[in-house]
Amino acid sequence: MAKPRWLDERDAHMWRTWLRLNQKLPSVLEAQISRDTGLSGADYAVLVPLSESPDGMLRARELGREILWDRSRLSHHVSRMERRGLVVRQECAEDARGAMVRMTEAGRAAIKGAAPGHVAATRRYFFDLLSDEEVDMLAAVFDRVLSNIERGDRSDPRGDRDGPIVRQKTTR
Amino acid sequence: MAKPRWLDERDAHMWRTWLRLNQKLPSVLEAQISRDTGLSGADYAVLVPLSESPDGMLRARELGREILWDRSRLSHHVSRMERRGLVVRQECAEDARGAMVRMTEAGRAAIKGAAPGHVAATRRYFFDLLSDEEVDMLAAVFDRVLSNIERGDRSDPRGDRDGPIVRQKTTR
DNA sequence: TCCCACTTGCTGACGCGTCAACAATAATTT
DNA sequence: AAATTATTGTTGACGCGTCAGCAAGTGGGA
Repeated sequence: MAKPRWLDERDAHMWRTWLRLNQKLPSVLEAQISRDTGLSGADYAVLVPLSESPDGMLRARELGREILWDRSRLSHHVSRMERRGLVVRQECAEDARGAMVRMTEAGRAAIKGAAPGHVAATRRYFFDLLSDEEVDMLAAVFDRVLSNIERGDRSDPRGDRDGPIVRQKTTR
Repeated sequence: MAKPRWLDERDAHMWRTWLRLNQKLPSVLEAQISRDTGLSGADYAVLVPLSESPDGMLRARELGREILWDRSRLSHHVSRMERRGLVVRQECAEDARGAMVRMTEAGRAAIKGAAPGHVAATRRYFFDLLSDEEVDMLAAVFDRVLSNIERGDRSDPRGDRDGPIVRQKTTR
């Protein structure tokens, strides 16, 4: 309330840099994956949790929670990936509503081929430029900011409930 | 080349947090703007540089460079905003190809109404959680990472040339 | 058992962002 | 000056993400 109306110069500069970085870094990394492997960033995001789980298989709900996608988005994207032979759907044993998403051999091969290059790019564009202390500090800061959002937050969580990014009804 | 194939646990944790944060923070902030003012994040992004420039007017090219949008996206979005009466197009004096984007009174009123709440949210979700030293350090790190991208980068710059995020030709 | 509320996943419609192609103009070369 | 090349902005098609609505299933309580 009593806070100054604007950010001071220092904060403002940092904020602008952060905004730019958040546009560019993901886009550079995604371009790299896509160029080298034909996977999109979204494909990659989906395949990672699958590749880390026992049978390359996860319940849709679980997978969605993992990558912070809502059910609808995941369903649409899985359909597309299914057409390309990267994953398959199969029914869930314990819960007849459920759907399991399983990665195919092709899917596993794709992520296996993509991961090393992606990790290397991550280093090249990020970790190689940071000292150990800086990494520690970023981790601390990000954890703090993120958990603050995830706690007090009744407004977008995306994780599970479909609580929804309000977007304007825009056009006439 | 000789680098380990994967990130160590510490780096990996930090990286995941960063990814989550980059999804959630923007979405929380955008939800706030939208809820309180009916502007989308994109609207806000467009209006900010306009509001900072002499006559609330900027050449399209300039504006696009500012917010890192390509010409097409900007053109489309300006059309939508024009329909809603937030901005108008007018022709450019010095360059007959050019188009000037000028914010209307309604546009100015909108951004004026939106800014304080947005700044407050920015504090609440970000700056209030950081010490001064942390802000300085983030600024240093982000500047370094960003300028590294913007230098060596012949792959997506987005800023001007339409060098483009390769995306997969996906479906069927 | 029968409700009733909740969860899970899918779908269609629609807005947004990207891409390729184009027209108009400007800048550069010859 | 004429020809060539580059830049600027717009457009239409199309893929992706969101939303609202639906069908099917689950679980708890009366």
